Amino acid sequence: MARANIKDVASLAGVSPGTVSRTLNGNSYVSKDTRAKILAAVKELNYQPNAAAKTLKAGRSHTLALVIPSIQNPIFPIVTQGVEDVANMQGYTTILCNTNEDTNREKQYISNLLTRSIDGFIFATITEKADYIYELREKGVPVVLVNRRNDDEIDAVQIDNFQATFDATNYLVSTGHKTIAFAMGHESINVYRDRREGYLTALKHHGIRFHPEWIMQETYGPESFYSLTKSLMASEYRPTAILAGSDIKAFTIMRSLHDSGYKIPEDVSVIGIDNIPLSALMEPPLSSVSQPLYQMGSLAAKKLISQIEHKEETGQLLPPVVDIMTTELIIRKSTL
Amino acid sequence: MARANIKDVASLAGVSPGTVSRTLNGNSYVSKDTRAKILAAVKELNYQPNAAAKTLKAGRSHTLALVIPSIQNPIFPIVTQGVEDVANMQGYTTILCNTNEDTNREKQYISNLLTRSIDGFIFATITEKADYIYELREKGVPVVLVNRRNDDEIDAVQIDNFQATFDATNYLVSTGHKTIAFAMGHESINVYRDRREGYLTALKHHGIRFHPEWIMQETYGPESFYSLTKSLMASEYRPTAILAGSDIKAFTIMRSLHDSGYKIPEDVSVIGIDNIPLSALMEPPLSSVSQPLYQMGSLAAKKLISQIEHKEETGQLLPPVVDIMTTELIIRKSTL
DNA sequence: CAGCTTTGTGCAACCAGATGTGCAACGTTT
DNA sequence: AAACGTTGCACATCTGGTTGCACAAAGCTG
Repeated sequence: MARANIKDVASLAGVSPGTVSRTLNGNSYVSKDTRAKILAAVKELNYQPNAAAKTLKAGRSHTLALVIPSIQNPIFPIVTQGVEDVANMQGYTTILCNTNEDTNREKQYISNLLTRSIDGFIFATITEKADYIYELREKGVPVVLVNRRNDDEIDAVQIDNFQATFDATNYLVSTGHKTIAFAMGHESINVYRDRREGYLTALKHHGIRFHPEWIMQETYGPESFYSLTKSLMASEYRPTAILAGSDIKAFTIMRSLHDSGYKIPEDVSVIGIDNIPLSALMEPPLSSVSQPLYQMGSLAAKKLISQIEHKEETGQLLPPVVDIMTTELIIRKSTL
Repeated sequence: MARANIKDVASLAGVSPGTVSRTLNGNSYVSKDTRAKILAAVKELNYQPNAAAKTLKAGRSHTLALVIPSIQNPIFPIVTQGVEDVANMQGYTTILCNTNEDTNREKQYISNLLTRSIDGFIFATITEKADYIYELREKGVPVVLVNRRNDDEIDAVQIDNFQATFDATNYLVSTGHKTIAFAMGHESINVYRDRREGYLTALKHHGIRFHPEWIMQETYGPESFYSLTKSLMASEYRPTAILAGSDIKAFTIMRSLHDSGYKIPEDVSVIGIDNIPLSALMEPPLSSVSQPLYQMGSLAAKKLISQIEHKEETGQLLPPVVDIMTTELIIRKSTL
């Protein structure tokens, strides 16, 4: 049995399709009797309006796109959950787009999704300089960024990455460390540049002379820190503490330290950023700067939906607002 | 500027909309000249056909649904990646649905997605007894299951869960263990029942007398193994090895053992199932039975798409096939 | 009770494509 | 040159729902 359509409902209720539509969407006068007949017919036929037809007519799909670099990086499932929970509650469906940090793939997704009358985008990707995202916003498409610099021209939710590493470095210095290394992600990603800046500024603030060798620069992926850590520890710049640009980097660094026979935290303290759930399960449990990932996702979704609905009513976007969430230093057992 | 539609292209090229459609879909005669003019107009207007209109007319959306219990369980992002990669390559978009193991939410998703003319479903969820999934298949909707028992009535991709724990238990016995505990997930999930069966059968096979106390039964979530492990280790049934029903459970168990002062593997060996990437980073690196999660996702997507396209051509589904993938015992340092 | 507003419903146009039908122009055969 | 088949395109219809307009019936006011 094929799905019932609005005409089936109309003829069963003995009215016209237009009246059925008005009844279900409730924006016009319908008598109590007719309404009851129609609702009965809807129930009997288990009628549910065809989304494609609605989308075609309305030019919007009640669908959001969440664009992330990789679902396999454990921070994104948490953000995703935050987005989805809010979206579902408000009657929106979320399409998840994995770009694998590939700009072309990101562009393809955008173009494909526009084709689907998508209502708005959340970009949690991190590549720099994306003119096409600004163009989207300028074309009037609702857009929210997560953890991505944007010069206040686009709605965004982010943490103060500078403050996060500034705090972590301060903590390490306050517990007596004077040689502190930093595990840096790709230079092209502003999140990591800000985090490096916080680290450098905190060192300077304490009058600690910085050695460029203290910065371990990721090359082909988080695994690159395995050998970077080995070399650094074997060099004359061997630090007593390592600040990792993310928890995942910290995990690899810890693995490397264990394999080289160093004790954490006795020989080296390690601290991460993100505070993903697994960090508490590591041996030793990882100290970390917590990011409210779920809240960032849910706030991003709320902001996006309010843009969408404001645009629906007025045809205009609201002026962009950047929200900065606070981080918190969580001290476990990987730091001394 | 609003998006160009087929009429804009047609009038720019000086032909009718029908001819534009035929040119782009290529199933009828179009002269070389007209074709060239149309393609030029398409390019100039950056025309891309409206997906909603296509879906409405065709009754299908080139969209797949991937239904999973939780995106925060690290095995699912890997499966998801496998599904997405194949889907994208074949021109399909994937909608990810998180049920949080809630049957009602699963039903809601299904009903909502049918409304969107979804082409097919992949269920990687684990709840037992879902009549509505069988009904879907019977209604002619393409469905593929991942890791879910189904009596061969529906296409499926799974591993031999019995064999996985049978092998792991055998390995533990072969290295001298005689008291082996098992960390069991929810009784309602057939995956875990099969895993328990493999464990029990291997014990029997080696003539080891089983004590029911050896089974740690998850209550409110993976964290429940923290105290379960503590109690078990303090009891008279203290095992020399623990087989965890999943890597995540193993992580919590290791955390608990460390906190109680036990050495892994000297005091207790621990082995997991799944072999997620993080297992290699644990201290000690976790031995585990590997599941080809990415391949399971990609195979599921391939199977689903071939069902979809076969149905498109013939109006019928192909008879269901259940594929069993092989597991592999990966020995690292958490076992002695 | 005439004239007005309020309420209630149907009709038809519209969203953006896909596709069957029909007709015209052309080339080929007899 | 008439008869015929092929090619190329326009027109109209269809997908399923929304919505402006017309119109009618009812309720209200003067």
